[in-house]
Amino acid sequence: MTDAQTTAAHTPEARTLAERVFQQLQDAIVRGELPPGSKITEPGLSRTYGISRGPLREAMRRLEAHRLIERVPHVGARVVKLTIQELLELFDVREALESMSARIAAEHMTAEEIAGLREVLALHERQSDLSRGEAYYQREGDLDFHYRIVQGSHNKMLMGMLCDDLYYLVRLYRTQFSASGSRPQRAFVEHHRIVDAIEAGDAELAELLMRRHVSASRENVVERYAAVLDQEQAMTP
Amino acid sequence: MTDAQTTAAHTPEARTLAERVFQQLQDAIVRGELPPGSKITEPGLSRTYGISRGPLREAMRRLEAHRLIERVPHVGARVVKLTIQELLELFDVREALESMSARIAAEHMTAEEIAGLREVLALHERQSDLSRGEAYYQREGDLDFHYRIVQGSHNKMLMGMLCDDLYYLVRLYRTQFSASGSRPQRAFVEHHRIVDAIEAGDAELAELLMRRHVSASRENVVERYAAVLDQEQAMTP
DNA sequence: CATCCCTTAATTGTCGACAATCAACATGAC
DNA sequence: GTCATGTTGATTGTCGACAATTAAGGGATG
Repeated sequence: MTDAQTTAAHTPEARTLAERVFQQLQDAIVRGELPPGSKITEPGLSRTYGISRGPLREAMRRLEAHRLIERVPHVGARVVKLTIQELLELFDVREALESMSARIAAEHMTAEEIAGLREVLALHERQSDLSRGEAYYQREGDLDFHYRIVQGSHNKMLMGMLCDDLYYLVRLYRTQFSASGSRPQRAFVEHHRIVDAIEAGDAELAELLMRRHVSASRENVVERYAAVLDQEQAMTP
Repeated sequence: MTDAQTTAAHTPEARTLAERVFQQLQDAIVRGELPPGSKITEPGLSRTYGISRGPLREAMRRLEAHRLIERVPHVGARVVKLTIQELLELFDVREALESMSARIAAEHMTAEEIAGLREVLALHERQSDLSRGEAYYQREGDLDFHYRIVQGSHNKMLMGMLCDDLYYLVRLYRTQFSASGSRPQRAFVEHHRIVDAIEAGDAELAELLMRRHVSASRENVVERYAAVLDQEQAMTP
């Protein structure tokens, strides 16, 4: 219920069946209800959602465009299963696009938008005080933070690429690798410094800090993955 | 016929009707046969291409995902009409993604790929000698150059975004603004220096040079646009 | 004469059915 | 026993028809 409300509030336009089922499927995939690598069959979804195959194929085509499922002609579709390599590729793209976003945001962000950004940071601080170990909301808020900076760039193409495509993949990765929050404090001060640079109108600095921020997050993923790999090798030699 | 052969050679996979008509429509839009802003009606295309509306809708949905057409529910679809602002946004995204591509390419490109890149440059040099003023092939080759560098990054996500989406928009812009080649010599030496940096394995330099290269191209667009604007204002005061 | 409403035509959204293709299984030959 | 091959079942691709929504035009009214 809350999910439907959230998505509906997020995208008020659900005028067509294909649109609705697309959002439902997107949510189901990102939340892990449809496991990565599982096969998506049209008659099956047609029955479960109670709609015809026409709008469903349209929804699946959109999911494919957003890189959430992979289709093979005459064979079928599967939920995307991110490998560690593709995950690192995703971080490279994020580093490029988000550092550019930060740069433009430092030049074009309005005072109200900066105030809203500060509010988000304050909210994080309160939550981080309340639940020290529970970093889930922190991570959700992390996306909020990045989301707002991209919006601050006022570049619709950047917004489309990051908010409509990549951020869903990031969320999918977090459920897939069950990667709850790590390095929360460090990321937190990095966020603050980025906002400082944006508020000061220092485009170059904002770009550099955002680049480092995403890069550090990437390195953190590499370390965690290496640790998991070692552990698995130790258990089954 | 030759078109079908060309597209088939470029993408050997045209196994389904929707795939074929998608490529045909993509070509028609990029080449300007379907003018920007013109309305795309499903029954019309269904008649002209002699297929049903089912695969056609699928092809149109793919075109929408590639940002070549814009759809409004219950209203219809129109060929995208790039404004100068959206064009500049496109250049910002290119600057971010292609500089990242050059950086990764400098680290991961193989010797064969670098040799192929040098070959492309040599081909440009010959063509530039033959047809001094005719810069059309130069511009086509320009995309070839950038295309190969993205491939050299071996980052599938980057390749997908740049080669499958943005480069078609770039080609569309060139036909839409009838922007034949400009600043050919300067772009040429910039290409050479980028390859030098890649061959030397200097990732940072390759990134910087590519960033400047795209940025200079963007500034060139701004100047040309301002000139056109002045001319129009002078003619109809 | 301008404005509002209603009618109408066309287009889009949705549905069910048929044909083409593929994966799996069973069967048979070496 | 293993590999090749034919058959079967299901899924995907394609098609035509019906319902819902929209945009446009005409007519009545202030």
